[in-house]
Order: sequence, then structure tokens, then C-alpha cells
Amino acid sequence: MKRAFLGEFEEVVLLTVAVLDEEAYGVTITQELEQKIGRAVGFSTVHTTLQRLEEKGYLSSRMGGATAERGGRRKRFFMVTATGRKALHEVKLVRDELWRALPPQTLQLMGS
Amino acid sequence: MKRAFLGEFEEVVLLTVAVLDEEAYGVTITQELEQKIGRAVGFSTVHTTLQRLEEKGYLSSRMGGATAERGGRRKRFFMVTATGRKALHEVKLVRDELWRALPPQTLQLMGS
DNA sequence: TCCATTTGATCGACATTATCGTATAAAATA
DNA sequence: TATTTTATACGATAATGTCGATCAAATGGA
Repeated sequence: MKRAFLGEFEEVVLLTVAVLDEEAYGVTITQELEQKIGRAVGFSTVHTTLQRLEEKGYLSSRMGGATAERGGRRKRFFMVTATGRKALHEVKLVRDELWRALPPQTLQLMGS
Repeated sequence: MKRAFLGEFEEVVLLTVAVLDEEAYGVTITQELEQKIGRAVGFSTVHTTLQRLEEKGYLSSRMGGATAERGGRRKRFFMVTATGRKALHEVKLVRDELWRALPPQTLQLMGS
């Protein structure tokens, strides 16, 4: 494939990282995501996607330091890059454009 | 996978069918799609996706009759089903919600 | 010190989607 | 009925989506 663009799940994960801002790492991302999309997803699913998004340059990450919590491995925090923001913006523009072009009666049937 | 939801490309194809309303078949869908998303896609790509969307119940189709045109095979027209409309609506709600939750400074960086 | 517990990240594998290139079908017309 | 035109169907491969299982690091006690 030549594409290497944003997949459907990749997009919501990227958005979720953006929403969490400074507090985005595996666990919080998974929780917020589940809450927003209304279904459960495995940690590994999210991690895999985060890794791919980083490879594509849409995310960057850094390891966090020790905290006051009980214990546990260090967190890897994620941040959306400028490229990532651009990609999000672009797909939104395309969809908004399509939604605007929908026939009125179709919109009505969806009650939105 | 248990999911079988709307993929990213499937979503724009479904939206395009909705936009074209009565005139949605392979060729017109491909053209409209290319125009909206700003890149070329093969007919076969679109056809494959249409078929999957129909299998999932998001689209229904019927064969068109003869026309006054030069010649050529009959067209298969597509229509979005109620289920399809619902799916479109739902993914939109999720994304809109996420966009609303973005921190202001992130939005600002995107200039939207 | 060192081990159990806690919290997260990483690996490997497989299912589903995205995408092409090529082949095939059907309609009109010469 | 052969040819041209317009479209759909098929087969194959790469990218994404999704898990289950494993590994890593930090901390509090024994």
C-alpha cells in the first residue's frame, strides 16, 4: 500500500492523546478512549497503535520519572506533533465537507 | 477480530454514497470521492469497499436499466441503509465529542 | 537485601481493511 | 457478430485493528 495515512482507530487514539494533553500515557489513554467510544479495548491494542503513530511521526514520546505512587514501571508519555495536528485537521476538513454536502432529507433521517 | 465496524475509507465511501443520493454507482462515487479527498483511488478499490459495506448491511444496491448513452454494462446503484446512517451518525458523535474536549491551545495551533 | 506486588510497556500473532492490477461482463453500434 | 465503451468482479498483497502473553521497573516489607 502507498497510503500510510490515519486509520480509523489511529485517529481516535491521536485525538485522545491531544485531549489528555500532559497526562497522556498508556493507561490514561486507554481509559479516556473507552469512555469516549463506549467500548472496551485492550492495553496492547492501544500501545500498538501508539507505537505506529509514533513511527509515522504523528506522536512523540518521553519516559516519565518516578512518582509518589505505590510502585510500577515508569510511564511513557505521548504528545501530538505538529504533523499529527495537521493530519487530524485535514481529515476533519474532508469529513466536514462531506457532511455539509449531504442532502437535507438524509440529515433529517439521522436526527442530528 | 470481533469488531467489524467502519474503517476509515469505508466511512468516506459511505458518506459519498449518501451525498450522491440517487446517482451513486461505481464511477460517480469514485469521481466524487477523489474530488473530496483530493487524491486518486482505483475503481477496484472503491468497488471492493462498496461490496464490504453491503455485506455489513450499511448499503443496499440495485441494478439500473438501459440508458441513452453510448453503450456499456448496466450500473449498480447504491443506497445507504438505515443501519448505515446510524453508523455514520455514531462515529460522528464520538469524534465531535473528542474535538470538543481538545484543550484550547491545541485548537489554536491548528487554526481551525 | 531480596522478594512479592503493583503498574506499565513490549512482543508475536492473526483478523480485517485498504489498495491494485487484471480479467470479465454486458450493452450499443457499425 | 466483432468492436468499442462502460462497468463490475476477482485475486493478491500491504497496512491497520486487536489480543493474549511476556517482560520490565519501581516500591514496600519480610
